[in-house]
Amino acid sequence: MKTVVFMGTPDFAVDTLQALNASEKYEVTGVFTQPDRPKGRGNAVAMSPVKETAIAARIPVYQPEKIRDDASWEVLQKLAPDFIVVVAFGQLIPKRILDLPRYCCVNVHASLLPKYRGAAPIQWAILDGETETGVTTMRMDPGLDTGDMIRKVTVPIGPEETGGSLFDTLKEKGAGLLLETLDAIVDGTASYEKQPEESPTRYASMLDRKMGKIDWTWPAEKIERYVRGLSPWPSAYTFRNGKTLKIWASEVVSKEQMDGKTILEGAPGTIVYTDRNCLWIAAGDGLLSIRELQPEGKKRMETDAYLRGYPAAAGEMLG
RNA sequence: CGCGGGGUGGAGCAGUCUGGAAGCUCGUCGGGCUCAUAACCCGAAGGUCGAAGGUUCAAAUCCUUCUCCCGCAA
Repeated sequence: MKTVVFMGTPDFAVDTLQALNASEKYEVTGVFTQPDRPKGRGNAVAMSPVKETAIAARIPVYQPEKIRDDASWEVLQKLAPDFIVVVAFGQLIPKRILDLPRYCCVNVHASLLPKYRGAAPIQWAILDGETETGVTTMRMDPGLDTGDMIRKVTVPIGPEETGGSLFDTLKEKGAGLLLETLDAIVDGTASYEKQPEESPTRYASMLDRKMGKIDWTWPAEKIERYVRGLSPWPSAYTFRNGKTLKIWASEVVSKEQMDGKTILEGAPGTIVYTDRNCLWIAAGDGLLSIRELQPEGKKRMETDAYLRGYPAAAGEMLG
């Protein structure tokens, strides 16, 4: 039985924590997660998904503001774990902690490193139009997602893939991959592959709400990727009559679909065609058909339902 | 007590301010027209207006309380 200290915060990390906890070979002796913060409507204080899981599994939870403080250091020394497993923890781990475990600190990262180092690798892979991505485990070093790679698993990105669906796939893959990785390290069969200095992609920065604002001058293909990649959060949106309108699903309009229809000429953002169940918007290049959307304060709905209560006419401009 | 929108036949909305017969656009079912139709015409079914209490001759509408959903901000 090897002891493991787990560090993680969001939903993505929960699967891995549970897999470790259910394992016969590893015992999770402590969990570090971000402090409880006011969240959501009413600003109720919410605990992280990892904390909830840890409590349910009766594992001691530590929530330091700064993992580099001395209190954390003392706790970790006392726990003296064989491994520290870090999954989307949200704080940088200082060198002295990296060197603390008997084996090493292992990180699960949701991309095919060295691509998409950073906070939001899953969504950026979709936004960039990648056809595949994956999960990589690595032996952590002081850099940001720059440690030596141990194992990888690749998954395809399908045409209907959303940030949410890919997130779910990768968190499951990550859990299995981590167990394999620890096993390999323990029995000495693990291989460590150095990462190149430079990532072939730009840094996968944290997502924020603002980046979901649709720029209609973008090509239709790019807007469609943003709609998918930013679903369910932060979501792509535009404005209609001064109110936000979230776009949940869209489709690039093909030549065949346009056959025989009268399409209005219009600047990007203009409704160029609509009938009882479709709504086509001019993009910088090409047209985008809205399939599912959500007016401010309402639930998300399909376009035909939307049009019954919110009539639209060609010529109107969104944004 | 962070700010705000909303819960009306199966769907999406109007009606609430200025109480007094439950409406619109669709869907469903039946019939018609048509070579044909997702088109058009005629007809029908389907709603305790989120819940409870109160005011009133009379409440979807006014007053309390509760509950569920959602947007923003964090």
